[in-house]
Amino acid sequence: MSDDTRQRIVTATNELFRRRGYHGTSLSAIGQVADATTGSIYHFFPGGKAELAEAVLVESGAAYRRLFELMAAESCADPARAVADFFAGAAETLAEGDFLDICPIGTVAREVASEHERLRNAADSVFVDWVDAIADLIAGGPPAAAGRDHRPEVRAVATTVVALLEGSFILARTRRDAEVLVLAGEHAAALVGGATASVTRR
Amino acid sequence: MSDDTRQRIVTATNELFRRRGYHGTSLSAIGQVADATTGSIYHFFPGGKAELAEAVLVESGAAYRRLFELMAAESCADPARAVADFFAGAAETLAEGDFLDICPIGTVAREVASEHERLRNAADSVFVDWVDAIADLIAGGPPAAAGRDHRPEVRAVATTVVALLEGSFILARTRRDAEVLVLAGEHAAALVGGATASVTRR
DNA sequence: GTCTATACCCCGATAGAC
DNA sequence: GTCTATCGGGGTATAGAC
Repeated sequence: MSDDTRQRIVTATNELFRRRGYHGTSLSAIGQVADATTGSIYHFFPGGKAELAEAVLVESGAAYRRLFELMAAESCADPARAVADFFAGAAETLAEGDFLDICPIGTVAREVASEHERLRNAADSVFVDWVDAIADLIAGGPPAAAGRDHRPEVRAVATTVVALLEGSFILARTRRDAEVLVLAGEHAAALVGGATASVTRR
Repeated sequence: MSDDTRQRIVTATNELFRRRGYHGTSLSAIGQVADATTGSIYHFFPGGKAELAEAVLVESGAAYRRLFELMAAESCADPARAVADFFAGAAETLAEGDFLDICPIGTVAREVASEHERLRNAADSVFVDWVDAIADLIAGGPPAAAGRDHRPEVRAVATTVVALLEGSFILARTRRDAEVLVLAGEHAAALVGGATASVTRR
């Protein structure tokens, strides 16, 4: 199955990026983990490593958004709690994986933003997408008209939540202590709670 | 002057780490920027790249702490404002440098935490040091007895502030927009303000 | 689509003259 | 302390058979 191979390559790259980053991950390592040869990698990604990385950012970015929305749906009508739960879930995942795996988007973004414009753009789109998801959650749904934005304060809080998530990954892994992520989640929830109140009051 | 050469090497490495990270920075690039040869690098850092990186983390970590304390002293008696100012200052620096340079500690930590235990420890020490500085600021001074800690809530807020700073660097650079950093600074200030009030009230 | 082989380059690190 | 030369290895990418 050819599509299967492509998926294995993307998945393997995602895993390796999460613990070693862009420059720390070699195509040969990807081939080994994905059980694919150099030829196969270049068959699916003629643009080489950069094109493959772009696919990983786009696809895993979308997957994380779906995960977030799924969790948000469970803690219905309480955005602050949804955010805290998401951070706590991330903390659990991190600890389970022996603090090896964190978000591949943040890692790659930090490494290559000043090198590959296309990758920077891809990472930016993912972050914007996440901010949208959180802003929707805070505001109780997407903005009225397509193309319109939520209120600036709501977007600002949502952006801060994403930044805090990414930064907490760094500290939690460096300290090998997932509690950082849990506490940050509570602080993020407090910010979201404040913004939610201000939206309702409007 | 021999000490001079050592300093040039450390400074050059710091600069390169800030925009390209650990794996993206080669010793030859360091030699070029520092105007030093391979022999000189290995003379001062017999342990090679890893030992050099450790020195960079330790020395630049201390420099950033001094910078923070300097700024905090200016906005005396208002911790929340000091934090907001620090974020704003970082935003300015980032924009001035065409969004190329962010914190080397966070970047290196993210790349090598699961690879080099010594580097992970060095990065962790820097972050702990920063958390101490912020906690001191919030509590109005270092804890009474040496070896004692501030209240857990104070440390939690200080940790979140560091995480938010690191995460905001990622988003600001990826978006090429320093406003992210400014807004995050205001949210950080709000958290600090809350913690300060609770300390005073104690 | 998948394989092997290989071109070409740059990496980190070492050796030894000066 | 600083230099040049070089080793061994691994990096990305390509070529061409199957």
